[in-house]
Amino acid sequence: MSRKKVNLAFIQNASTRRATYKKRVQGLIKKTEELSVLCGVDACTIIYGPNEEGPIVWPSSEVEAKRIISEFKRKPEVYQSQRKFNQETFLSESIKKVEDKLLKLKKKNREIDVGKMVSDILNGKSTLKEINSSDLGDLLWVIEDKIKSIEYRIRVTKEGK
Amino acid sequence: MSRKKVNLAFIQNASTRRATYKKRVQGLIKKTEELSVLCGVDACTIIYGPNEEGPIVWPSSEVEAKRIISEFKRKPEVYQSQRKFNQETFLSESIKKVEDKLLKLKKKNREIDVGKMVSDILNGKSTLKEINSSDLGDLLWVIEDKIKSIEYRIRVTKEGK
DNA sequence: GTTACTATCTATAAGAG
DNA sequence: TCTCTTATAGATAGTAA
Repeated sequence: MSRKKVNLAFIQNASTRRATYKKRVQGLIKKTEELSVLCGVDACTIIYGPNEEGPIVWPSSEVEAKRIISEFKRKPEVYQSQRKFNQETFLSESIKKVEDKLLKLKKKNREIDVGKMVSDILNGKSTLKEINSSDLGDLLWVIEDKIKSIEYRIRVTKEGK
Repeated sequence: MSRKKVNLAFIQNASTRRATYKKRVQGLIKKTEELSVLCGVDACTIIYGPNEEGPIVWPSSEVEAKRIISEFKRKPEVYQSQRKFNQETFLSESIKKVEDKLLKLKKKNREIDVGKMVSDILNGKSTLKEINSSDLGDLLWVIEDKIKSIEYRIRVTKEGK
């Protein structure tokens, strides 16, 4: 026969569970994409499979990361105002001294200004909640971009000049 | 009549689009929860609505954040091995020097070892891909945890000692 | 385990109040 | 605009090869 009403509980049988998992992941990703396209909103779903390496993510990072990062670069004033606001923040003397030094070095690299925002957050100079044009998902992509920027900078610095 | 086949494209009519949005958000969240429960996997969907303050997120952060962070604290050895692996990485001389100093200061604060991992990532000593027990979603919570840790540390440092 | 099938359940587009 | 209804498109549980 075909289809019982689903009982919303963990599926005990392992192979049944795996089969259901595969089908539903497909469905969920499709639904996510549809909502995004039909309604013109950003949507993201992340699934941490039982024995897979990394999570399944929609949208796939490549294209979407570029879109969001370019958006950030288009409105630097949001970041600027955050920065100003956070100059009130204080750090312990010794840590502050070293971080200021690091800051100066980083300022030389104008091309990584987007990554700077993330750095501020992690140095406690800003918080997620204060960055209103950002959000959890955006932050994610920016982090990846920053990593690429830093890796690039390391490579360039090492190769000469 | 009822239901046409959906044309997968941005819905031009604003009110139709809104109606569809509301229905589909509900459906998508439900599907996410079902996948999670039925198959015992972690899943997350984030929707950035057209004119809403923050994104709609499943699962709601509070409980889930705590669960994941405590999980990280239960297995510090994963982070340790990552750290060892990444000692091969090099930075430009001037940046490295300053960062080493910063690192020493930070080592004093044993209680923020989880946040340290995130810091390493942003300093280019590690990448998202190398942290296999972590993943995009986990990283998110860790970042928030780190921010709290730093804020706490700043407060404590300032109050005395 | 992986298709492929299909009966049935579920989501939801459209219409009505 | 929201809510309710209903017909139908779409998702998928169970089964078979």
